[in-house]
Amino acid sequence: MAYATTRFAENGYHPTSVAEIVQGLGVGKGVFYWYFASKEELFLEILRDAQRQLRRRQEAAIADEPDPVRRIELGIRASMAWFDGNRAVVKLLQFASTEERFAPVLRRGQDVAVADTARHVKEGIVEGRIRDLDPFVLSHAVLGVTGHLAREFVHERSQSVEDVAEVAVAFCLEGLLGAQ
Amino acid sequence: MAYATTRFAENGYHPTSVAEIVQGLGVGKGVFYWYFASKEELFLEILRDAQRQLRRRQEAAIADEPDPVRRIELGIRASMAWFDGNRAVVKLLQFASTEERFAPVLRRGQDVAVADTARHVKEGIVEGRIRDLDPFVLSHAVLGVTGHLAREFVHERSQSVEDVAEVAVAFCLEGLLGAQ
DNA sequence: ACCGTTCTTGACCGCTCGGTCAAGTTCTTC
DNA sequence: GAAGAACTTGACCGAGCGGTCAAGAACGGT
Repeated sequence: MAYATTRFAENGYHPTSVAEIVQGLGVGKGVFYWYFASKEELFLEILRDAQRQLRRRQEAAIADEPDPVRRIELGIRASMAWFDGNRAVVKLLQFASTEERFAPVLRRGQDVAVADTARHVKEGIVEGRIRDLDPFVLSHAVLGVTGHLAREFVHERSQSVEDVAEVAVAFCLEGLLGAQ
Repeated sequence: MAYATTRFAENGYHPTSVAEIVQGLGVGKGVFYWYFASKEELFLEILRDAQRQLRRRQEAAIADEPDPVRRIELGIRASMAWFDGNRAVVKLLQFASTEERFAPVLRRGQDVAVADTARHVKEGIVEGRIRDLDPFVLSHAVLGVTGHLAREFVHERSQSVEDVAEVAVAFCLEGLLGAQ
């Protein structure tokens, strides 16, 4: 499954054939169809696995931090770190969102992640520390920044995760203009 | 080309065959290969066209606004409006970034857009109105927010472009915490 | 009226794909 | 050590792909 993930990420899902995967693994085609119902099912499995991993990582990072704003920050940093260590999977997640067939699975996972962040945002609003805008839109904004910066600077330009995470946190919390 | 764009967006690039496109258009296959060298070339043409369109729209919106911060805001609103009117193309741009073959074309267009935004950000920093962080990272952050919110709320949830643009601008300029 | 260029057709080609399956091998259990 | 379950193989299949091309229609200049 790890090998298939890298092949899919390098070549694209459709251009990568089952034959190519099993050949690279040095096994017969039959063994593939013994463990997976189809090529599509394998891909869905990879997707679900990735979402579980990311979620666990985020939860572990946030642990029992009481400050909601700090929880958001820790979530951003944890996501960025996971994106850094799973470049191939990130590419697959991005591709999956462009195919009608895979979008539903993706959507479910994303909704969970957003709901988590939105909870912290709501708390922040109640405490009067976050401006009173739609928490779901704000959560998605945070998600958008984190994902895009990770892809652009950590993956494409190999910049340090910590540096990029630092700017991402600064941008999400205080925007371009800064707060003082 | 418009028809091919919607087919690619609905079905995905690879699953959509040339036969399907020409049949939907009610023409023979030969006429396709008279105007385009290959399926790939058609796709690249769509990509380049989209980037040109978006750029023109942004430039028109910014026109000769003197305030750099306001230029950024106008750029966000213009992008959001274009994303709203070109859902299919947006999906294609997103797909293209996951295929090694199309990434270079995309990259060039994005770099131009980012360089534009970065210019305004730099001006803002010089004027002391934008915090002193890497202008390129900040520009990408803005781009990430705008794209993600457009896809999520304008495309998927059919919310009003103006409302989403409003929050996007607020988030980009002042972040979650707000500045006062 | 004629001819060369431009444009259009769809049957056709070679190839590769996802998936099947009869056959064989290895592991587990008693 | 026999028997059956679990696993593995790769040749094979029908389907569909991107792309070609001989044939001809439409058009424009003279």
